[in-house]
Amino acid sequence: MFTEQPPDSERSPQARRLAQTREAILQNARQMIVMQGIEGFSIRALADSIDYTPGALYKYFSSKEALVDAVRADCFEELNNYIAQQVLTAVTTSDMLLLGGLAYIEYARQHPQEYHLMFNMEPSQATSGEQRAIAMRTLLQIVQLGIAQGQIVVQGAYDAAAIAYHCWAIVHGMASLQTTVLLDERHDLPEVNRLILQKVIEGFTP
Amino acid sequence: MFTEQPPDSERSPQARRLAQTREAILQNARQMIVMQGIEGFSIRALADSIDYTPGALYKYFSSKEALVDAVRADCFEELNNYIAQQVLTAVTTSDMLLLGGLAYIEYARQHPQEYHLMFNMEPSQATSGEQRAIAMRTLLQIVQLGIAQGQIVVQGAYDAAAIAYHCWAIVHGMASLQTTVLLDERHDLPEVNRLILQKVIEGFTP
DNA sequence: ACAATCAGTGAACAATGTTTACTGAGCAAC
DNA sequence: GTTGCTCAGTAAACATTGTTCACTGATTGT
Repeated sequence: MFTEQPPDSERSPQARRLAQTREAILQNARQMIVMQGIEGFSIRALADSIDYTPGALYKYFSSKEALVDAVRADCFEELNNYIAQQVLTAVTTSDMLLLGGLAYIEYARQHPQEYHLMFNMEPSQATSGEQRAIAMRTLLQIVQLGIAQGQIVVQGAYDAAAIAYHCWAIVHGMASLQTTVLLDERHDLPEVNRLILQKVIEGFTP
Repeated sequence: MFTEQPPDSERSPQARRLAQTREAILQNARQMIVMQGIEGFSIRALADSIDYTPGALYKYFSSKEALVDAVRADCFEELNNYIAQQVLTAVTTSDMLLLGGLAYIEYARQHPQEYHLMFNMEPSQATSGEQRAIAMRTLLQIVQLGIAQGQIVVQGAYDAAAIAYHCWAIVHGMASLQTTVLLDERHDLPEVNRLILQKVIEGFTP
């Protein structure tokens, strides 16, 4: 699950070099994906941009998919950090959901290619499914906290899981539409997003 | 925009044969995409399955992308018909939105690969953007109709456009999560979907 | 100094999308 | 019925992809 590694200072110089070029490969890969999209991303072009031979990359990643997975994992970490950072500034659970959701949308707006990489790929791949499950669990915990504190009220089948699902769906939907359909149709999209998310949250707060 | 063609009976035999093989190509292409996903779809495999040479397909479609676009257009038409069929059974605008939304979700559930093809591809392509715009306009018209009839109430910035956007976002979000994340985690997803969509609709009905 | 490890090379391989010169069956015109 | 032409389909090539593998030479531990 986790690739446990000794801290940088405890590694031999060559191991550090290795890790460094691995990082450089990942960084350039991400940059290329951001610039020209995942669809046109090529191992050979990446090798060129790093001044390596295509085959050399296979000393670091077992396949193109493994490389892309690594980039994706980086993006997920970045997104999770960005959301967590916003959520931590909130005091009420409603604000956690609001700020977290808006952070999600804002990240998608600022990083459309990364968002595409994380959420719009072929159904059924192992790696990112796990990370999304983690995000879902965190979201669920916030909702359950809100319920425990009486800030969120459940009504029948509209329980904690349904509320969490509702929140994720609306946020994901707005983020997705934003990056695909309404690229820049209306200028006040952020305010509308906030308004809608607030309306959703009002639906389960007294 | 539209490729105007004479009805089948008015065409010469060879033209009919042409159109028929074109249709056969499209049909097989879609079947292959459904079975093995867009990512693994290959012109050569398609040619094999139809007992043609790869080059022959270029007499019918100028490129692989053009072929895929044609399949996508077929899917959009199918989806639009499916939704329209459901919407027509509704009397109130609320029910139009509810049934239309559920139809959208149900289509995504039954045709995950087609849905992926229509909505999860690289941002910015001409063809499907247009069709999505049409869908958005239809949705907007329903909302405006509801407002005119007093079945839907607007409050401030939560106007017709915002409501339509809200509906689309929640429906798209649920459909998308359904095909990627929650593949079959909970069995009562359809009921939860209906519940959530009803809650959203309640948010702008008196 | 020596041997060994191993990061990186270069060439090859298979599979992809696409182009192009060609061929031969079917159709219109005489 | 013969002729000639159009054009659907072919075969082979090309460029570009991901991936493999025998090799090599600098780095490294002994």
